Amino acid sequence: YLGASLTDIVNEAETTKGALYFHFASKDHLAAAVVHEQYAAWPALIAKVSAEHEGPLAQLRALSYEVARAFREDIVVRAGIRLAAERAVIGVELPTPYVGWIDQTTGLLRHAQEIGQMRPGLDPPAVARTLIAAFFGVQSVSQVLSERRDLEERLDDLWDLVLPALAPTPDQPPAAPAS
Amino acid sequence: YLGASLTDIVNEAETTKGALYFHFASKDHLAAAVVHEQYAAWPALIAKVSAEHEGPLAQLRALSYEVARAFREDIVVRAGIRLAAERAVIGVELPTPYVGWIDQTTGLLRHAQEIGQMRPGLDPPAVARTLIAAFFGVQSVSQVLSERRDLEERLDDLWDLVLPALAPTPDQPPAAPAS
Amino acid sequence: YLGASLTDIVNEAETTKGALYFHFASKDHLAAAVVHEQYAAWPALIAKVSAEHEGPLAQLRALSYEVARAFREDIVVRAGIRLAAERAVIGVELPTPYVGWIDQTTGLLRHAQEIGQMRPGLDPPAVARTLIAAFFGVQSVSQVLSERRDLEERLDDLWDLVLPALAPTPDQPPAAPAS
Amino acid sequence: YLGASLTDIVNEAETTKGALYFHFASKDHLAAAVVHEQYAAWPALIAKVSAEHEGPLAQLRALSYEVARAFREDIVVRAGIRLAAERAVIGVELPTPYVGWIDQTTGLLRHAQEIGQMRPGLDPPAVARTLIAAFFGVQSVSQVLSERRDLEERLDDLWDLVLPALAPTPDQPPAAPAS
DNA sequence: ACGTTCGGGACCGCCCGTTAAT
DNA sequence: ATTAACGGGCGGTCCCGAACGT
Repeated sequence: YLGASLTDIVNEAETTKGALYFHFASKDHLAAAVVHEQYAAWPALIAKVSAEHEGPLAQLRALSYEVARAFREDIVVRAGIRLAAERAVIGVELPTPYVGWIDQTTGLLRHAQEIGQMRPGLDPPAVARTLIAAFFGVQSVSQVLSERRDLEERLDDLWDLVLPALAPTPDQPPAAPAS
Repeated sequence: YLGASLTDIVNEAETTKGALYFHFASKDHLAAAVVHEQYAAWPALIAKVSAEHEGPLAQLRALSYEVARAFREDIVVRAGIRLAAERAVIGVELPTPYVGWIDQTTGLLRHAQEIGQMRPGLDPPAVARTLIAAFFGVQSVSQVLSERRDLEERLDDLWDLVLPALAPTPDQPPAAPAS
Repeated sequence: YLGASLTDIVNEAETTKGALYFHFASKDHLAAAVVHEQYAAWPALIAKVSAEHEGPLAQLRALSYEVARAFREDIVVRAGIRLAAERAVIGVELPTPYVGWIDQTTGLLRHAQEIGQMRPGLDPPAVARTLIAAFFGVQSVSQVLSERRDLEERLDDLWDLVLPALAPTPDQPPAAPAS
Repeated sequence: YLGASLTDIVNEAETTKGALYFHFASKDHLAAAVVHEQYAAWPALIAKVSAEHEGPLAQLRALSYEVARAFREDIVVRAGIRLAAERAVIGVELPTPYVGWIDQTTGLLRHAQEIGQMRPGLDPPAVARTLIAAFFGVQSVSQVLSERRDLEERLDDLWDLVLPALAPTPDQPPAAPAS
């Protein structure tokens, strides 16, 4: 946000400040519009993944790869991420990051627990927060170290580590307390 | 970096731009000095944790809480993180983030594997990358949602989820407590 | 003129720039239209005062109060005054201020002299110029110090000072020194 | 103020915006500095006139010509007048115009009344306000109609009209009412 | 005929990171 | 280490048309 001047933007977009000023009241509002457009794309992607995959954990996993692809390839999403990182200096209200994904994940985890795909001792909201945080961390590290080229492989690593921790062990009675 | 003008900085520091330019060649170099000062603090902290805790996994875990505290309370560290996030616009070489921590963690995990504290099937570098990514993700989410006030609790959640996944317990009751 | 942007104007007038530009060729022409509308109102006011008051000096005095009221209350007149003050930056011909009033006043003073209401030794054009200047000065000072609230009282002061100086005092030695 | 851009100003002054910004915090403050410099010049001029002329009325008259000369020739004074006219759009406190001159004139008129140079029936503050208003009106009209070239002659006209109105008539008892 | 939407650049006041002189 | 100055470029907004309905 701070690094991109309006002059840069209008040159890149091959338009003029007058035109931009007609559509957006300020640089802040332009940024907000980008962020909101990014958010608007997620429901469709979630629906698509729900339709194509069976079971909450499989959906969650598939969703992570879809989102990762968007992070790497969708220019609006990439812009939205960078703008969200500068929320503090953007003078308009922006949706709080993470919370939507945490809620979505919590729902899927609850469902998984109900149908016995997840250990009963785990707390869905806590696990959801951790998973979302881990996902964004993986994404961020991959971005810095390889411009997200290895993002899918790093997601493989993440799920390899985490999925066993979620699974109910067969020899364990499902009602066993967690701690 | 971009959001803090030199005028702001010298006002806050109660100096003058002339004085600042006497000590630092440019704004870039000032930023680099801050980042390097941050990095210089880690070896001492690592040594302290190594002395106080037995076993690689316990050290790793303790280290995460120490670093978390520094992230929240040490003003130089906090500045360093924010500056590192703007590496791209800072015109001097800055150390690559994450890799030092990944290497450090890889070493500890290898040691853990050697002494039988970690499942042999796991790949230490891959797990290290994932753990570091997860740690930074947790830190980042906590920063946005609670200004890092709940960082320790979120680390608890992380370790609760991950430690069982590392443990080598063929004969192990999965209900074993994480801490 | 310079302080009022077209955006302000069309917002206040609840119209659009396009509509404004349909009726006026430019901002200059809009300003000129306002100024001319102001000027158009004076003849009717002069006629009214002439009909209601007997004698040139009484008419002059009455006229000053009528004009003062318009200066304070008539929004077109107020706009016209302010625009006239920015004549230099308005790119179209605007009528020269003051001269109409000076001519009008000169005529009344000549009449007053003819019928013996004004001292023969006074020069009507010179007195007219001075009176008009004094009137505008009083108006201007009143505007700054009280937003024209005390304009009538300041006009009282003006006429109290000036009327005796115009009157032909038979019992007063004409040799009274001017300087 | 509004008509003169900072770019114009620095070009005319053959300096740069950086230099200007170093000395003045904003365009407002630059304008304020000009106005204050103008005000600072008056005491010396008043002292000079007081020294060179005997009697309050003579001093007042002489002062008017000195000020008139400054209005026409002193570039700081001319700028100050124009800036004072745009006080409303200048975002810093500016001294209220006129009041200093009204006070100064009131003092001189009181003195004149005490030594019998002015009719006792006149109210010094009221006359002072009227005189100052008339002076500024004369100045303003002269500015518009002749760029102040005829200002001295118009002041002659003003004093010719007004001085007789101030003078005590010899055949009139000093205690006679004013009207 | 009348009005709107959309766009065009120039340029505004401000302030940036930086250098020269002392 | 300070004061003074530099000049370019920032986000924003200006006045103004052209294209496009009603």
